[in-house]
Amino acid sequence: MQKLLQTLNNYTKLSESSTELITGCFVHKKIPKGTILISEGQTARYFYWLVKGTMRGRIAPKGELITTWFATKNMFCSSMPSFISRKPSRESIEALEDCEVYCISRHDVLMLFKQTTEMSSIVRKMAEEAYIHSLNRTYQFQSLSAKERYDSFVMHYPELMQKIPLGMIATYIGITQQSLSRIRKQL
Amino acid sequence: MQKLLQTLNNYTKLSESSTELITGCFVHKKIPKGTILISEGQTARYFYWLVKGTMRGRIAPKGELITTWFATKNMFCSSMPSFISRKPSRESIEALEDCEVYCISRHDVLMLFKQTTEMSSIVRKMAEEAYIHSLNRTYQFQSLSAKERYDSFVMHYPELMQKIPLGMIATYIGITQQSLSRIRKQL
DNA sequence: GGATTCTTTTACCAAATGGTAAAAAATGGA
DNA sequence: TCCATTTTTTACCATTTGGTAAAAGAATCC
Repeated sequence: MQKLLQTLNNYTKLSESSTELITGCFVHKKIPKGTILISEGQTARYFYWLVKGTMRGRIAPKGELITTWFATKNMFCSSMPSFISRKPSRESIEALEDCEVYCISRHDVLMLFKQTTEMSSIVRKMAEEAYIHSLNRTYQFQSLSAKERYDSFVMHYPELMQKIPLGMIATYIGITQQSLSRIRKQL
Repeated sequence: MQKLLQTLNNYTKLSESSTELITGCFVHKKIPKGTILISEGQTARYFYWLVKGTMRGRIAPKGELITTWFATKNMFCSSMPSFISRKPSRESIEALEDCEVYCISRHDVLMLFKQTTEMSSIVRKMAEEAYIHSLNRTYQFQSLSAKERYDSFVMHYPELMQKIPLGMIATYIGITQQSLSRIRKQL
Protein backbone atom coordinates (compact mmCIF):
# COMPACT_ATOMS: atom_id res chain seq x y z
CA MET A 1 0.00 0.00 0.00
CA GLN A 2 2.93 2.28 0.75
CA LYS A 3 4.23 1.86 -2.81
CA LEU A 4 0.80 2.52 -4.26
CA LEU A 5 0.47 5.79 -2.36
CA GLN A 6 3.92 6.75 -3.51
CA THR A 7 2.94 6.21 -7.14
CA LEU A 8 -0.27 8.18 -6.73
CA ASN A 9 1.68 11.00 -5.13
CA ASN A 10 3.99 11.04 -8.13
CA TYR A 11 1.02 11.92 -10.29
CA THR A 12 -0.37 14.55 -7.93
CA LYS A 13 0.57 15.35 -4.36
CA LEU A 14 -2.25 14.07 -2.15
CA SER A 15 -3.58 15.89 0.88
CA GLU A 16 -3.88 13.89 4.10
CA SER A 17 -7.65 13.65 3.91
CA SER A 18 -7.59 12.60 0.26
CA THR A 19 -4.97 9.99 1.08
CA GLU A 20 -7.29 8.51 3.65
CA LEU A 21 -10.31 8.55 1.34
CA ILE A 22 -8.44 7.04 -1.57
CA THR A 23 -6.71 4.40 0.52
CA GLY A 24 -10.09 3.26 1.77
CA CYS A 25 -11.28 2.55 -1.77
CA PHE A 26 -8.52 0.15 -2.80
CA VAL A 27 -9.18 -3.49 -1.97
CA HIS A 28 -6.38 -6.03 -1.68
CA LYS A 29 -6.86 -9.25 -3.65
CA LYS A 30 -4.94 -12.35 -4.66
CA ILE A 31 -5.37 -13.43 -8.26
CA PRO A 32 -4.27 -16.94 -9.26
CA LYS A 33 -2.28 -17.48 -12.43
CA GLY A 34 -4.50 -17.92 -15.48
CA THR A 35 -7.38 -15.84 -14.17
CA ILE A 36 -9.21 -13.73 -16.74
CA LEU A 37 -10.02 -10.50 -14.91
CA ILE A 38 -11.90 -8.88 -17.76
CA SER A 39 -13.19 -10.77 -20.78
CA GLU A 40 -13.68 -9.45 -24.26
CA GLY A 41 -17.11 -7.88 -24.61
CA GLN A 42 -17.41 -7.20 -20.91
CA THR A 43 -17.22 -3.68 -19.53
CA ALA A 44 -14.25 -3.08 -17.25
CA ARG A 45 -15.47 -2.25 -13.78
CA TYR A 46 -12.17 -2.30 -11.93
CA PHE A 47 -8.83 -0.67 -12.12
CA TYR A 48 -5.87 -2.70 -10.87
CA TRP A 49 -2.56 -1.85 -9.25
CA LEU A 50 -0.08 -4.70 -9.32
CA VAL A 51 1.68 -5.38 -6.04
CA LYS A 52 3.17 -8.57 -7.39
CA GLY A 53 3.03 -10.63 -10.57
CA THR A 54 2.42 -9.97 -14.25
CA MET A 55 -0.63 -9.41 -16.39
CA ARG A 56 -1.28 -8.86 -20.05
CA GLY A 57 -3.96 -7.52 -22.34
CA ARG A 58 -4.83 -9.87 -25.15
CA ILE A 59 -7.11 -10.01 -28.14
CA ALA A 60 -7.98 -12.77 -30.59
CA PRO A 61 -8.98 -11.20 -33.90
CA LYS A 62 -8.19 -14.14 -36.20
CA GLY A 63 -8.41 -16.90 -33.67
CA GLU A 64 -4.87 -16.48 -32.40
CA LEU A 65 -4.14 -14.62 -29.20
CA ILE A 66 -2.20 -11.39 -29.55
CA THR A 67 -0.67 -9.55 -26.61
CA THR A 68 -1.58 -5.86 -26.50
CA TRP A 69 0.31 -4.90 -23.35
CA PHE A 70 2.16 -6.20 -20.31
CA ALA A 71 1.87 -4.91 -16.77
CA THR A 72 4.36 -5.74 -14.04
CA LYS A 73 4.95 -4.93 -10.40
CA ASN A 74 4.01 -1.39 -9.40
CA MET A 75 2.03 -0.67 -12.54
CA PHE A 76 -1.63 0.13 -13.07
CA CYS A 77 -3.66 -1.79 -15.56
CA SER A 78 -7.16 -2.24 -16.86
CA SER A 79 -8.87 -2.06 -20.19
CA MET A 80 -8.44 1.68 -20.29
CA PRO A 81 -10.87 2.57 -23.09
CA SER A 82 -13.53 0.34 -21.58
CA PHE A 83 -13.03 1.58 -18.03
CA ILE A 84 -13.03 5.23 -19.07
CA SER A 85 -15.82 5.17 -21.66
CA ARG A 86 -17.87 2.35 -20.17
CA LYS A 87 -17.86 0.50 -23.47
CA PRO A 88 -17.45 -3.27 -23.95
CA SER A 89 -13.78 -4.14 -23.86
CA ARG A 90 -12.15 -5.32 -27.07
CA GLU A 91 -9.42 -7.05 -25.11
CA SER A 92 -9.23 -9.46 -22.21
CA ILE A 93 -6.96 -9.21 -19.20
CA GLU A 94 -5.10 -12.30 -18.09
CA ALA A 95 -2.94 -12.98 -15.03
CA LEU A 96 0.28 -14.57 -16.27
CA GLU A 97 1.48 -15.41 -12.76
CA ASP A 98 -0.04 -15.54 -9.32
CA CYS A 99 -0.70 -11.87 -8.64
CA GLU A 100 -1.46 -9.58 -5.77
CA VAL A 101 -3.36 -6.42 -6.58
CA TYR A 102 -5.09 -3.45 -5.11
CA CYS A 103 -8.20 -2.79 -7.10
CA ILE A 104 -10.69 0.04 -7.19
CA SER A 105 -14.15 0.06 -8.74
CA ARG A 106 -15.37 2.62 -11.23
CA HIS A 107 -18.06 3.52 -8.76
CA ASP A 108 -15.43 4.50 -6.20
CA VAL A 109 -13.39 6.39 -8.76
CA LEU A 110 -16.44 8.48 -9.64
CA MET A 111 -17.09 9.04 -5.95
CA LEU A 112 -13.49 10.20 -5.48
CA PHE A 113 -13.87 12.60 -8.41
CA LYS A 114 -16.49 14.38 -6.35
CA GLN A 115 -14.98 14.09 -2.91
CA THR A 116 -11.37 14.96 -3.69
CA THR A 117 -9.71 17.48 -5.98
CA GLU A 118 -6.79 15.19 -6.81
CA MET A 119 -8.43 12.09 -8.26
CA SER A 120 -9.51 13.54 -11.60
CA SER A 121 -6.04 14.93 -12.11
CA ILE A 122 -4.50 11.53 -11.40
CA VAL A 123 -6.77 9.74 -13.85
CA ARG A 124 -6.22 12.39 -16.49
CA LYS A 125 -2.45 12.04 -16.19
CA MET A 126 -2.66 8.28 -16.32
CA ALA A 127 -4.74 8.50 -19.48
CA GLU A 128 -2.20 10.86 -21.01
CA GLU A 129 0.57 8.43 -20.16
CA ALA A 130 -1.32 5.56 -21.74
CA TYR A 131 -1.94 7.63 -24.86
CA ILE A 132 1.69 8.61 -25.23
CA HIS A 133 2.72 5.02 -24.68
CA SER A 134 0.44 3.96 -27.50
CA LEU A 135 1.82 6.65 -29.82
CA ASN A 136 5.36 5.48 -29.08
CA ARG A 137 4.40 1.94 -29.80
CA THR A 138 2.83 2.84 -33.15
CA TYR A 139 5.88 4.87 -33.98
CA GLN A 140 8.14 1.90 -33.23
CA PHE A 141 6.21 -0.28 -35.66
CA GLN A 142 6.53 2.42 -38.29
CA SER A 143 10.23 2.98 -37.97
CA LEU A 144 11.95 0.07 -36.24
CA SER A 145 12.87 -3.41 -37.47
CA ALA A 146 11.70 -6.48 -35.57
CA LYS A 147 15.15 -6.79 -34.01
CA GLU A 148 15.08 -3.19 -32.86
CA ARG A 149 11.61 -3.59 -31.43
CA TYR A 150 12.80 -6.64 -29.55
CA ASP A 151 15.80 -4.75 -28.14
CA SER A 152 13.48 -1.98 -27.05
CA PHE A 153 11.24 -4.53 -25.37
CA VAL A 154 14.12 -6.09 -23.45
CA MET A 155 15.17 -2.63 -22.34
CA HIS A 156 11.71 -1.80 -21.00
CA TYR A 157 10.78 -5.18 -19.54
CA PRO A 158 14.06 -6.95 -18.72
CA GLU A 159 12.53 -9.06 -15.97
CA LEU A 160 9.80 -10.45 -18.24
CA MET A 161 12.26 -12.35 -20.39
CA GLN A 162 12.66 -14.99 -17.69
CA LYS A 163 9.00 -15.35 -16.78
CA ILE A 164 6.92 -15.06 -19.91
CA PRO A 165 6.56 -17.53 -22.81
CA LEU A 166 8.33 -16.30 -25.91
CA GLY A 167 5.22 -16.47 -28.03
CA MET A 168 3.48 -13.82 -25.98
CA ILE A 169 6.38 -11.45 -26.45
CA ALA A 170 6.50 -12.21 -30.17
CA THR A 171 2.90 -11.21 -30.76
CA TYR A 172 3.47 -8.10 -28.67
CA ILE A 173 6.16 -6.92 -31.07
CA GLY A 174 4.21 -8.09 -34.08
CA ILE A 175 6.12 -11.16 -35.29
CA THR A 176 5.87 -14.95 -35.00
CA GLN A 177 7.49 -16.95 -32.26
CA GLN A 178 9.85 -18.61 -34.73
CA SER A 179 11.10 -15.26 -36.00
CA LEU A 180 11.73 -14.07 -32.47
CA SER A 181 13.63 -17.23 -31.66
CA ARG A 182 15.83 -16.60 -34.70
CA ILE A 183 16.37 -12.95 -33.81
CA ARG A 184 17.32 -13.83 -30.28
CA LYS A 185 19.84 -16.39 -31.49
CA GLN A 186 21.74 -13.82 -33.57
CA LEU A 187 22.50 -11.57 -30.63
CA MET B 1 -18.45 27.52 -39.07
CA GLN B 2 -21.77 25.72 -39.26
CA LYS B 3 -20.02 22.40 -39.80
CA LEU B 4 -17.66 23.07 -36.92
CA LEU B 5 -20.53 23.72 -34.55
CA GLN B 6 -22.21 20.58 -35.76
CA THR B 7 -19.10 18.55 -34.95
CA LEU B 8 -18.78 20.11 -31.52
CA ASN B 9 -22.43 19.36 -30.84
CA ASN B 10 -21.80 15.74 -31.75
CA TYR B 11 -19.36 15.54 -28.86
CA THR B 12 -21.60 17.34 -26.39
CA LYS B 13 -24.79 19.28 -26.95
CA LEU B 14 -23.95 22.95 -26.56
CA SER B 15 -26.18 25.49 -24.84
CA GLU B 16 -26.89 28.71 -26.71
CA SER B 17 -24.63 30.81 -24.51
CA SER B 18 -21.77 28.31 -24.75
CA THR B 19 -22.18 28.22 -28.50
CA GLU B 20 -21.71 31.94 -28.62
CA LEU B 21 -18.68 31.90 -26.33
CA ILE B 22 -16.99 29.07 -28.16
CA THR B 23 -17.72 30.47 -31.60
CA GLY B 24 -16.04 33.68 -30.56
CA CYS B 25 -12.79 31.88 -29.78
CA PHE B 26 -12.24 30.23 -33.17
CA VAL B 27 -10.33 32.32 -35.68
CA HIS B 28 -10.55 31.71 -39.41
CA LYS B 29 -7.22 31.45 -41.23
CA LYS B 30 -5.84 30.51 -44.63
CA ILE B 31 -2.76 28.32 -44.56
CA PRO B 32 -0.71 27.99 -47.77
CA LYS B 33 0.51 24.59 -48.89
CA GLY B 34 3.85 23.67 -47.36
CA THR B 35 3.39 25.69 -44.18
CA ILE B 36 4.76 24.13 -40.99
CA LEU B 37 2.22 25.04 -38.33
CA ILE B 38 4.06 23.44 -35.44
CA SER B 39 7.72 22.46 -35.59
CA GLU B 40 9.39 19.67 -33.69
CA GLY B 41 10.54 20.90 -30.30
CA GLN B 42 8.02 23.70 -30.21
CA THR B 43 5.04 23.59 -27.86
CA ALA B 44 1.70 23.44 -29.64
CA ARG B 45 -0.31 26.54 -28.83
CA TYR B 46 -3.20 26.10 -31.23
CA PHE B 47 -5.77 23.54 -32.04
CA TYR B 48 -6.99 23.41 -35.64
CA TRP B 49 -10.24 22.51 -37.32
CA LEU B 50 -9.89 21.88 -41.03
CA VAL B 51 -12.50 23.57 -43.20
CA LYS B 52 -10.63 22.65 -46.35
CA GLY B 53 -7.38 20.94 -47.29
CA THR B 54 -5.13 18.28 -45.80
CA MET B 55 -2.48 18.22 -43.11
CA ARG B 56 -0.18 15.63 -41.67
CA GLY B 57 1.91 15.02 -38.59
CA ARG B 58 5.48 14.07 -39.37
CA ILE B 59 8.63 13.12 -37.57
CA ALA B 60 12.20 12.59 -38.74
CA PRO B 61 13.91 10.17 -36.37
CA LYS B 62 16.60 8.83 -38.70
CA GLY B 63 16.72 11.72 -41.13
CA GLU B 64 13.80 10.53 -43.22
CA LEU B 65 10.36 12.01 -42.78
CA ILE B 66 7.69 9.66 -41.45
CA THR B 67 3.98 10.48 -41.49
CA THR B 68 2.30 9.96 -38.11
CA TRP B 69 -1.23 11.00 -39.08
CA PHE B 70 -3.37 12.66 -41.74
CA ALA B 71 -6.17 15.13 -41.17
CA THR B 72 -8.72 16.04 -43.80
CA LYS B 73 -11.77 18.23 -44.17
CA ASN B 74 -13.93 18.48 -41.04
CA MET B 75 -11.31 17.00 -38.73
CA PHE B 76 -9.49 18.46 -35.77
CA CYS B 77 -5.75 18.29 -35.54
CA SER B 78 -2.81 19.45 -33.49
CA SER B 79 0.10 17.83 -31.74
CA MET B 80 -2.24 16.39 -29.12
CA PRO B 81 0.29 15.37 -26.46
CA SER B 82 2.03 18.71 -26.75
CA PHE B 83 -1.14 20.75 -26.71
CA ILE B 84 -2.58 18.87 -23.74
CA SER B 85 0.55 18.52 -21.62
CA ARG B 86 2.33 21.67 -22.74
CA LYS B 87 5.45 19.68 -23.61
CA PRO B 88 7.68 20.23 -26.66
CA SER B 89 6.18 18.44 -29.63
CA ARG B 90 7.99 15.42 -31.03
CA GLU B 91 6.28 15.88 -34.37
CA SER B 92 5.75 18.70 -36.83
CA ILE B 93 2.51 19.64 -38.54
CA GLU B 94 2.59 20.33 -42.25
CA ALA B 95 -0.07 21.64 -44.61
CA LEU B 96 -0.10 19.32 -47.63
CA GLU B 97 -2.45 21.57 -49.61
CA ASP B 98 -3.72 25.11 -49.34
CA CYS B 99 -5.88 24.90 -46.25
CA GLU B 100 -8.58 26.84 -44.49
CA VAL B 101 -8.88 26.36 -40.77
CA TYR B 102 -10.58 27.59 -37.67
CA CYS B 103 -8.04 27.66 -34.88
CA ILE B 104 -8.28 28.14 -31.16
CA SER B 105 -5.47 28.94 -28.73
CA ARG B 106 -4.73 26.96 -25.59
CA HIS B 107 -5.36 30.13 -23.65
CA ASP B 108 -8.90 30.28 -24.97
CA VAL B 109 -9.48 26.59 -24.36
CA LEU B 110 -8.51 27.04 -20.72
CA MET B 111 -10.77 30.05 -20.51
CA LEU B 112 -13.65 28.00 -21.94
CA PHE B 113 -12.98 25.27 -19.38
CA LYS B 114 -13.90 27.81 -16.72
CA GLN B 115 -16.70 29.66 -18.47
CA THR B 116 -18.62 26.74 -19.94
CA THR B 117 -19.53 23.30 -18.67
CA GLU B 118 -19.25 21.67 -22.10
CA MET B 119 -15.70 22.42 -23.19
CA SER B 120 -13.86 20.06 -20.85
CA SER B 121 -16.20 17.27 -21.86
CA ILE B 122 -15.51 17.95 -25.54
CA VAL B 123 -11.76 17.92 -25.08
CA ARG B 124 -11.91 14.80 -22.96
CA LYS B 125 -13.91 12.98 -25.63
CA MET B 126 -11.56 14.14 -28.35
CA ALA B 127 -8.60 12.84 -26.36
CA GLU B 128 -10.36 9.52 -25.89
CA GLU B 129 -10.98 9.31 -29.62
CA ALA B 130 -7.35 10.03 -30.35
CA TYR B 131 -6.25 7.39 -27.86
CA ILE B 132 -8.53 4.74 -29.31
CA HIS B 133 -7.36 5.65 -32.80
CA SER B 134 -3.77 5.12 -31.71
CA LEU B 135 -4.60 1.76 -30.13
CA ASN B 136 -6.28 0.65 -33.35
CA ARG B 137 -3.30 1.71 -35.33
CA THR B 138 -0.88 -0.21 -33.13
CA TYR B 139 -3.15 -3.20 -33.33
CA GLN B 140 -3.11 -3.05 -37.13
CA PHE B 141 0.66 -3.14 -37.18
CA GLN B 142 0.60 -6.14 -34.88
CA SER B 143 -1.89 -8.18 -36.82
CA LEU B 144 -2.23 -6.98 -40.42
CA SER B 145 0.04 -7.39 -43.43
CA ALA B 146 1.23 -4.35 -45.37
CA LYS B 147 -1.41 -5.04 -48.02
CA GLU B 148 -4.15 -5.21 -45.41
CA ARG B 149 -2.94 -1.99 -43.79
CA TYR B 150 -3.03 -0.33 -47.18
CA ASP B 151 -6.58 -1.54 -47.82
CA SER B 152 -7.61 -0.21 -44.44
CA PHE B 153 -6.00 3.11 -45.28
CA VAL B 154 -7.85 3.40 -48.59
CA MET B 155 -11.08 2.60 -46.77
CA HIS B 156 -10.56 5.36 -44.21
CA TYR B 157 -9.05 8.02 -46.45
CA PRO B 158 -10.30 7.31 -49.98
CA GLU B 159 -9.99 10.91 -51.11
CA LEU B 160 -6.32 11.16 -50.10
CA MET B 161 -5.20 8.67 -52.72
CA GLN B 162 -5.59 11.31 -55.44
CA LYS B 163 -4.02 14.19 -53.58
CA ILE B 164 -1.11 12.93 -51.53
CA PRO B 165 2.29 11.68 -52.72
CA LEU B 166 2.58 7.93 -52.38
CA GLY B 167 5.69 8.13 -50.23
CA MET B 168 3.81 9.87 -47.45
CA ILE B 169 1.20 7.15 -47.36
CA ALA B 170 3.88 4.45 -47.40
CA THR B 171 5.62 5.75 -44.28
CA TYR B 172 2.24 6.11 -42.61
CA ILE B 173 1.60 2.37 -42.98
CA GLY B 174 5.21 1.54 -42.17
CA ILE B 175 6.68 0.46 -45.51
CA THR B 176 8.80 1.96 -48.30
CA GLN B 177 7.40 3.74 -51.30
CA GLN B 178 8.61 0.99 -53.63
CA SER B 179 6.82 -1.69 -51.66
CA LEU B 180 3.60 0.28 -51.70
CA SER B 181 3.87 0.78 -55.45
CA ARG B 182 4.26 -2.98 -55.81
CA ILE B 183 1.33 -3.73 -53.52
CA ARG B 184 -0.89 -1.32 -55.37
CA LYS B 185 -0.03 -2.95 -58.69
CA GLN B 186 -1.22 -6.38 -57.51
CA LEU B 187 -4.69 -5.05 -56.79
C1' DG C 1 7.00 24.79 -75.36
C1' DG C 2 10.85 23.19 -73.04
C1' DA C 3 13.58 22.45 -69.13
C1' DT C 4 13.56 21.31 -64.44
C1' DT C 5 11.95 19.07 -60.61
C1' DC C 6 9.22 15.87 -58.24
C1' DT C 7 6.78 11.47 -58.23
C1' DT C 8 5.91 6.81 -59.52
C1' DT C 9 7.09 2.63 -61.50
C1' DT C 10 10.11 -1.08 -62.51
C1' DA C 11 14.06 -4.16 -62.07
C1' DC C 12 17.36 -6.64 -59.59
C1' DC C 13 19.07 -8.88 -55.67
C1' DA C 14 19.72 -9.25 -50.61
C1' DA C 15 17.59 -9.61 -46.27
C1' DA C 16 13.77 -10.37 -43.27
C1' DT C 17 9.73 -12.75 -42.11
C1' DG C 18 5.98 -16.27 -42.35
C1' DG C 19 4.19 -21.07 -42.46
C1' DT C 20 4.59 -25.87 -41.73
C1' DA C 21 6.68 -29.32 -39.43
C1' DA C 22 9.58 -31.81 -36.50
C1' DA C 23 13.06 -32.23 -33.00
C1' DA C 24 14.93 -30.71 -28.71
C1' DA C 25 14.50 -28.71 -24.31
C1' DA C 26 12.14 -27.31 -20.30
C1' DT C 27 8.38 -27.58 -17.16
C1' DG C 28 5.07 -29.48 -14.09
C1' DG C 29 2.49 -33.10 -11.92
C1' DA C 30 1.68 -37.80 -10.36
C1' DT D 1 11.79 -40.43 -11.20
C1' DC D 2 9.05 -40.70 -15.17
C1' DC D 3 5.46 -39.20 -18.11
C1' DA D 4 2.78 -35.74 -20.28
C1' DT D 5 2.54 -31.21 -21.62
C1' DT D 6 4.29 -26.95 -22.88
C1' DT D 7 7.80 -24.18 -24.78
C1' DT D 8 11.70 -23.30 -27.64
C1' DT D 9 14.66 -24.20 -31.28
C1' DT D 10 15.75 -25.61 -35.81
C1' DA D 11 15.09 -26.63 -40.71
C1' DC D 12 13.19 -25.90 -45.11
C1' DC D 13 11.14 -23.14 -48.50
C1' DA D 14 7.78 -19.56 -50.09
C1' DT D 15 6.60 -14.85 -49.64
C1' DT D 16 7.25 -10.26 -48.35
C1' DT D 17 9.91 -6.34 -47.84
C1' DG D 18 14.09 -3.34 -48.21
C1' DG D 19 17.84 -0.97 -50.74
C1' DT D 20 19.92 0.75 -54.79
C1' DA D 21 19.35 2.31 -59.12
C1' DA D 22 17.44 3.68 -63.30
C1' DA D 23 13.65 4.72 -66.30
C1' DA D 24 9.15 6.50 -67.09
C1' DG D 25 5.65 9.70 -66.03
C1' DA D 26 3.57 14.00 -64.13
C1' DA D 27 3.66 18.51 -62.45
C1' DT D 28 5.67 23.09 -62.26
C1' DC D 29 8.03 27.15 -63.54
C1' DC D 30 10.03 30.40 -66.75
